[in-house]
Amino acid sequence: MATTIHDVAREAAVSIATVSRVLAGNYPVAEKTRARVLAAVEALDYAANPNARRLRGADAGPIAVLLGSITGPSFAALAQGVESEARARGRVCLIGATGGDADREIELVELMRRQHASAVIVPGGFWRDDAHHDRIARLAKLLAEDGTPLVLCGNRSLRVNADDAIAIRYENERGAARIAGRVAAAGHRRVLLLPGDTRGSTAEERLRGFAEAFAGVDGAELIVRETSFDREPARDMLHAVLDELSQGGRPPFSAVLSGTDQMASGVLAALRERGLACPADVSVTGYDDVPAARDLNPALTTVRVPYEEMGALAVQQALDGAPSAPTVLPVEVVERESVGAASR
Amino acid sequence: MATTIHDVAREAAVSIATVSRVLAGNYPVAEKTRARVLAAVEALDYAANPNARRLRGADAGPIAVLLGSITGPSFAALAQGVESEARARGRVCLIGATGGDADREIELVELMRRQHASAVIVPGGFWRDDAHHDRIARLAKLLAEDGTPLVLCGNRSLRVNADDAIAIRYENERGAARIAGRVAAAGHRRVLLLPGDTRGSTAEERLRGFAEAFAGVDGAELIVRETSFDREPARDMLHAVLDELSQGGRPPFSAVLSGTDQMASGVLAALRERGLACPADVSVTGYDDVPAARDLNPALTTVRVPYEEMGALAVQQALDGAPSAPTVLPVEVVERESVGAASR
DNA sequence: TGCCCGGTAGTAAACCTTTTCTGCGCCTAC
DNA sequence: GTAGGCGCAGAAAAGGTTTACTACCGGGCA
Repeated sequence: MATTIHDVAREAAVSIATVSRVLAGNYPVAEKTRARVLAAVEALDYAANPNARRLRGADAGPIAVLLGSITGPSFAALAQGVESEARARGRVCLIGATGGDADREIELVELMRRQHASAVIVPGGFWRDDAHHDRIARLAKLLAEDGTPLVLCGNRSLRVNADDAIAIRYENERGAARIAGRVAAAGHRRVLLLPGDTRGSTAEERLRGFAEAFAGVDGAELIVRETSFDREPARDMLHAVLDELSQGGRPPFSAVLSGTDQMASGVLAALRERGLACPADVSVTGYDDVPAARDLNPALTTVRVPYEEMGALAVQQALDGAPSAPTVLPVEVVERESVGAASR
Repeated sequence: MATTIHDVAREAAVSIATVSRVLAGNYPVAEKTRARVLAAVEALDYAANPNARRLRGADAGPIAVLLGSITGPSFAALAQGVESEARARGRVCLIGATGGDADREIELVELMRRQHASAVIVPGGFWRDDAHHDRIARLAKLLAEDGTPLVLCGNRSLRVNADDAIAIRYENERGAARIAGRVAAAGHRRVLLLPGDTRGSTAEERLRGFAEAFAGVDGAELIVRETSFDREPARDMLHAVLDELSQGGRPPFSAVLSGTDQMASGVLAALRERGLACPADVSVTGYDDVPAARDLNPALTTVRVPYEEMGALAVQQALDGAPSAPTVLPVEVVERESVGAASR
């Protein structure tokens, strides 16, 4: 059904080699012949079969990004960065979604390997699960053997052999420490820490950063609760903590530090549902600085992670080579309106 | 470098045909041989080259989605639907981003054609630009000739031959009319319409719906301004209208109907910057019901478009066949807090 | 006049699979 | 004892491209 190079060759009354050469433009072809071939291509709407082309080893494989979820705003930003950088280089970008499932992630890496991707980019922290980690490390090795760069964005790289993968990180713990520092400086002592899912390194490090900032402060009382990274679980957890620990109707904390902007929006929602004002009654912070953070009520104080830059950098390093020391991107707290002074 | 089926065959001391058959499992192979082959595959980490496989016509091409922008929350939801449905069917899903550029969109459809995608899904309205439309129609025909289903989500299908593409729509105009109707019912007469970019059918239809709802109401004064679909342009436009048309410091409208939730958040921001309260001073509506709409300040009254369902449906119809009449999905207004009664 | 060379075009191999067809050995049934 | 059948494995073709090699043609030069 599909027209092949043979059809074009017949139409133009030349050999298939000539057609290929006209299209590639890397070999002298007489002007008259070239014109004839081009006309035939046009007439037949010929498009070269990329499978055959790649089989022959001619052109480059796609750049793959593996996302937990397409709708997750932070990783979407990263994918955006990958996409635009890939496009700038004339490469195709393949996006796959794992649905947050570790096994599915492995499966997709396998798939990309089979697709002969010219780079595989996977964002996110690593999971504490050893079995999972071993498989990732093994896949990293396989990819390395195929000569396919694997770039790990986030902080999972810590446990993969440096020769097998390119690491790009951001100052995850430091960002957490910085924003927690602001909250401490605002006078807050009783604070609820909602780092997210600490089975993963992302939340674990953020928690560490939070705790670290409060380590030196007198009278700090930290409550730590674990949830997933999503809005609803955070909202539910806030209600639960309020139910459980409130004394005389007063919340047991004056600030809540969330591991994610989405969690923060859940926290804000719960606060509203309880009639608690932010930041007057309780201050709230997020992490990531997704676009929606700015429009929250009140506008969210959070830490900006340069996801899009990270994505672009990932493809640059994958294609052009990476420095021997892992790159670590700076992080920045953006102050908006959700943090106020602790009431006495 | 990469291991081929020949390597496995050698390792297992069988022919390549046998290896292929063991892997495919569609032909009797002696248990002993099978075990030997499997061991060899394991030992060599063999993964079949998908190009060679597809060249032979063996397995199915990816399902492609073309997005304006990965970070656009509504289309991301659609992509999510496509992805999960594709996954449920064991298919790979390819996501490409056009960056909103019409030419780039054409280019990507071409690319997908070359990739022998087993379906191409493109969301969004059509553009008034005839040249662009002609090319889309032509590509639809090409894809149809290749036997690749093209599914158009949104309302662009209106101008493409029904045999060449599958159309999935939603009640775009009706949703706009419904939400505008609520605003009218709340007593608003002087309203600002910000439909988005009306060079495209999406905004055009929404505008029509808005206008229609006010067609019968006495004393309606509609101001229509055109912007892109993004937050900032909407915010800027609101400031501009306020600057231009305010009388005695009072805004020239008591409600603004936006073509998009993102635009609505820009509107809300501008209102805040002007010290105007929503909904007390001016009511605001959005369109799409993206996840962030709920967390806006105030929570946004908007119309829910079933994007995710639409994505899933798109792959179902592409793969299983579509009904002769285009499917049109229902739309629903979700009332939250951004619409109040008009002040007298 | 004969040779060589530059400019083009064609031939065929190679890329890696899947699958059809062929073939081999052995068992069964007559 | 032999023919036919069955269970399994191998040989080879096909699929569409790119490219190294070969070949042809005409002109310039010896």
